Amino acid sequence: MGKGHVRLADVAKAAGVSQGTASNVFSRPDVVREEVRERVLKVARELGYGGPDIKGRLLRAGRVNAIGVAAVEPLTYFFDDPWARSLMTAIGEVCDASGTGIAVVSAMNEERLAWNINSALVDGFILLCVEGGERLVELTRQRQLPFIALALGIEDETIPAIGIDNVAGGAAAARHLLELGHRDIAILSIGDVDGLVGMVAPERVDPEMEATPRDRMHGYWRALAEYGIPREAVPIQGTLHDRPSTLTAMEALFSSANPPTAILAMSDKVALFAMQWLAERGLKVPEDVSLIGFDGVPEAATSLPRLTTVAQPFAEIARRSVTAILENALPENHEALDLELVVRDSTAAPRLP
Amino acid sequence: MGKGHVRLADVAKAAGVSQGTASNVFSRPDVVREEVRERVLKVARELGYGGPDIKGRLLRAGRVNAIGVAAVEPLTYFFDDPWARSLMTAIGEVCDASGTGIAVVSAMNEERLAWNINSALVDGFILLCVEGGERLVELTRQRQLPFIALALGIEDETIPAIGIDNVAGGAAAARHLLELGHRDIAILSIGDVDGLVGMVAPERVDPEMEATPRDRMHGYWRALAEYGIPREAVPIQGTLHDRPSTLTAMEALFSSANPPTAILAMSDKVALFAMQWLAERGLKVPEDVSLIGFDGVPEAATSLPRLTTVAQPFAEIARRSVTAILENALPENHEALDLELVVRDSTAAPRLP
DNA sequence: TCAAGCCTTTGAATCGATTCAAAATATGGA
DNA sequence: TCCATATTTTGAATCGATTCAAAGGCTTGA
Repeated sequence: MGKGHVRLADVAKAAGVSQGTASNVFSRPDVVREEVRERVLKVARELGYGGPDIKGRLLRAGRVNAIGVAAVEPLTYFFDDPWARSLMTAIGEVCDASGTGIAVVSAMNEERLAWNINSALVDGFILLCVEGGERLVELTRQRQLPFIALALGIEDETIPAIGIDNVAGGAAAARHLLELGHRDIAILSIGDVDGLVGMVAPERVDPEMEATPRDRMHGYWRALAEYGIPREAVPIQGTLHDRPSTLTAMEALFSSANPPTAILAMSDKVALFAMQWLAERGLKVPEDVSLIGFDGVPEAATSLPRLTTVAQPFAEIARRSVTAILENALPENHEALDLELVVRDSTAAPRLP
Repeated sequence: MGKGHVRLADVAKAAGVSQGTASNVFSRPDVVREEVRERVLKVARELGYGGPDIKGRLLRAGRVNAIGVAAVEPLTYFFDDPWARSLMTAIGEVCDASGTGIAVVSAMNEERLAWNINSALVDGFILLCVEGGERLVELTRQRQLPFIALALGIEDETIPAIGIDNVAGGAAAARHLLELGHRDIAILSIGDVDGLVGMVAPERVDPEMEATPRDRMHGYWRALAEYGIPREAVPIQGTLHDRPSTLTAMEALFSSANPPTAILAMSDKVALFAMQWLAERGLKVPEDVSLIGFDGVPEAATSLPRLTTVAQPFAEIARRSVTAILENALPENHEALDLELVVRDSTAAPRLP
């Protein structure tokens, strides 16, 4: 920096070769005669040339070799939230294999959103948490780079998206508890909406809830119906997907006349908070209360007891989205992947009454 | 894509204005007469022009508005490892505030290392885990961008670095246990070296251990010496900073003739694995065994019991490194920040014999 | 009517590389 | 020695924008 930055042209001139040859020395060394190559490299070293500047190359090549992952969340979300992290880890694995870089992009504040999306140097975008992120999608589309949304329940069929079958997953979770013999089951829902904390009446689910929790709910209900349990008989406690609201919800659930013997949590995050609350209250999992999560984040495998959950195929999701972007082969229509029930130690038959 | 990509020049021609004016329409709209601006925008829309391409702008401006974080680890490390995540979260917070993007760079395989460092589109680098990453430092230096290493114990004083006072931190941890009355203390060390698993003799520490664990060890020893306990009296079990080796180490520690009443773990990660092992073995923390970690990762605050630890000033580290890079104001010499003892529920006085 | 001053627009240079057809040089065979 | 072929090197075009001195228009006041 500072004074005269050395560029390829300077090296070429100093070494007495054409710029084309100088370029080849760095990007296709095999094509240059050894003697010349050595000389150019020597001159480059003397001049303090640090190799071809990526910006120049980029302009020509057009390819960055990096993908952007954007979410309507602060940057910290990517390193904090268990679901995001599971996904990022999976994406990281795929990118590592292909030598692709990752740039994380926050689309948090409306004002800087456009700038952030437009100035990210990437070959394409993976969009997390698209519900409520219409503007994010719109901007990304404007940028005219390949992108793929990770979340179904987007109305617009023209948006390339990969999602999971939340209804089937919810049903699998509920069925598991029902097969174990539970009949007093409560639901811990998740969402962003302030109005949906505390007890939630079933008829508010469809109009007010976001797609993901709504679908999971319908999955739960479907399995419950198979066992003759009407949705009205199953209390729903809404949380904001964070610790305080989950603890409040648990408090409410267990201070009622007949507390549940099993809990359907809509995410592992919430389930693990619930597990902590139960432990602090001296209630044993799974002896006193069975608990099943959703997502299949790594923490669920190392909690004590280890959490039974419905796992997302993170690796598959990552593989598909990254290759879709890298090869610009976006799925024609929405794809929904299957979830897998992972039975661990947090669920068991209820105590005999 | 596909056919003819629309560029600014096309829009300019179609709208019948010069390229300079067209450029101004997008980057400095206020300087263009409204009538012309509207016309150009309309034409741009009709042609499907998606706004100025970042690559062209970049070449001219030279600034990317993003910083790279590199580690000699796979990409997954950034989203997986508690320490890395704590740091990334802190870095994310700072970057969010200034609208800076983050690109994560893996310097895992020697072969692709150079490429990854050279092709990352960033204004500077933060290097994690620099021990053993001399090559990473060398390459980054070659790239001639500002960079800062996060780890002390680098010999080369010309490398800008921010670190923490591991000796003082270790001493604080050990002193805490000693003040509670513990005298049978064991150490769980961390490292990459296969040779340092299982029981480690004190005289092997200096020649064989990396700087960070070595310094922490010396901190422990210093405090122990203050209480008249010679280093030979304190068993050291080496781990590879992962689950299996930690469990093996715990097994060894507690199958000995007189098991420790307290454990000094060199990281929270290892401490939490140890905590799980103790829980599975039915040993109560802190009643049967006291446990203190190192680092101050968020998980330490939510474990059951919550882990006493020596916390790194992640926010401060992040703030300093990001501003150093963004303002190209690198520290003249190595800085060492202080750690803070955070007493929580995993440490207590030993049972009376 | 003219000069001064302000606001817009132009056109060419620039950023730092890669690419490729064509030219120059080297190698080999007859 | 000469021609055909293979290997290197050259030089100019290109990628897609931004920048800025200079030119052009328009308004205003004398």
